[in-house]
Amino acid sequence: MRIGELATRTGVSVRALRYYEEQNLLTSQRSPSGQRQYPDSAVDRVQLIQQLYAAGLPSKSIAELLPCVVNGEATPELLDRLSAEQDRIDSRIGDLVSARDRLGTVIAAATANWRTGQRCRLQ
Amino acid sequence: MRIGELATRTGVSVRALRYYEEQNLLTSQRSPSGQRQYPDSAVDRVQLIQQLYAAGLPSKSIAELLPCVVNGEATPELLDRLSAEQDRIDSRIGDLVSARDRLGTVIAAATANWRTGQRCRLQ
DNA sequence: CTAAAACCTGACGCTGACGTCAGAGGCAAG
DNA sequence: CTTGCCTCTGACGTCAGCGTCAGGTTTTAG
Repeated sequence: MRIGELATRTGVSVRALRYYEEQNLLTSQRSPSGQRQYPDSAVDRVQLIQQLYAAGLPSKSIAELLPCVVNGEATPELLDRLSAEQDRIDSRIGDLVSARDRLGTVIAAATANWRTGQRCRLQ
Repeated sequence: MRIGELATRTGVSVRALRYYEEQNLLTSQRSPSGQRQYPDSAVDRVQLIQQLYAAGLPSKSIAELLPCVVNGEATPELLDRLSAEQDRIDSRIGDLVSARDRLGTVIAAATANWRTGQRCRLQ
């Protein structure tokens, strides 16, 4: 498929796809006239890239880890990188959970105040 | 206390503190000569700001929500904003969990391959 | 009293993941 | 053939959360 179709099928902009190629996250065959050609598997690949971006990895890290993730070409070094990233993600999750809980406390207190007193003061 | 002490006590740079004030996240009294003066409570305030940043909220949202979080001045509108942010955080957590699990799968498979075969191929 | 350290206000720089525009070529339909 | 959409390669714009430098005042230590 061409780049436009890949874009609509993944929900990612054409610009972003070209950017991924520039960052060596995604490769393409070229037609004689120079247009990019993608196999169907590119859809999954793009979604994987999106998932790793969503996990907070910068494109450089993704570029380093993708060969392992996609092809299973793992060296002990790459495995260390992978679990280091996993730890980073875990601690990010911890941050998010505590932030969400804090908001939860605030919401509960403010809602209670709202129902009882109209005028709100925490504590 | 002055801005340098607040910076060291919170682990946040002086520049960042001034930026927070610029974004209306943090206020200060000024000494006659114009230097910023903070009460002890500013330490907690800054840590709260950091926590909300870590949760992925942009400063504009933080500025809107802080009056509610700090003073409990909640309108139904603000309460809606708060739970909307909570939902956003929850879905971010979901993204992170699935990304971490994906890495976990990769690590397990690659490790197994590494131990059994030296040459790695997933699936 | 003086030198160093801390503080002030601009204001420009930086990074990442794209958006956007320009100018030009490619391709299926009528 | 030409109209209209898709694609191409630069290359500059954007935005947030600061870093950093300049040039000047204030506070503190000796």
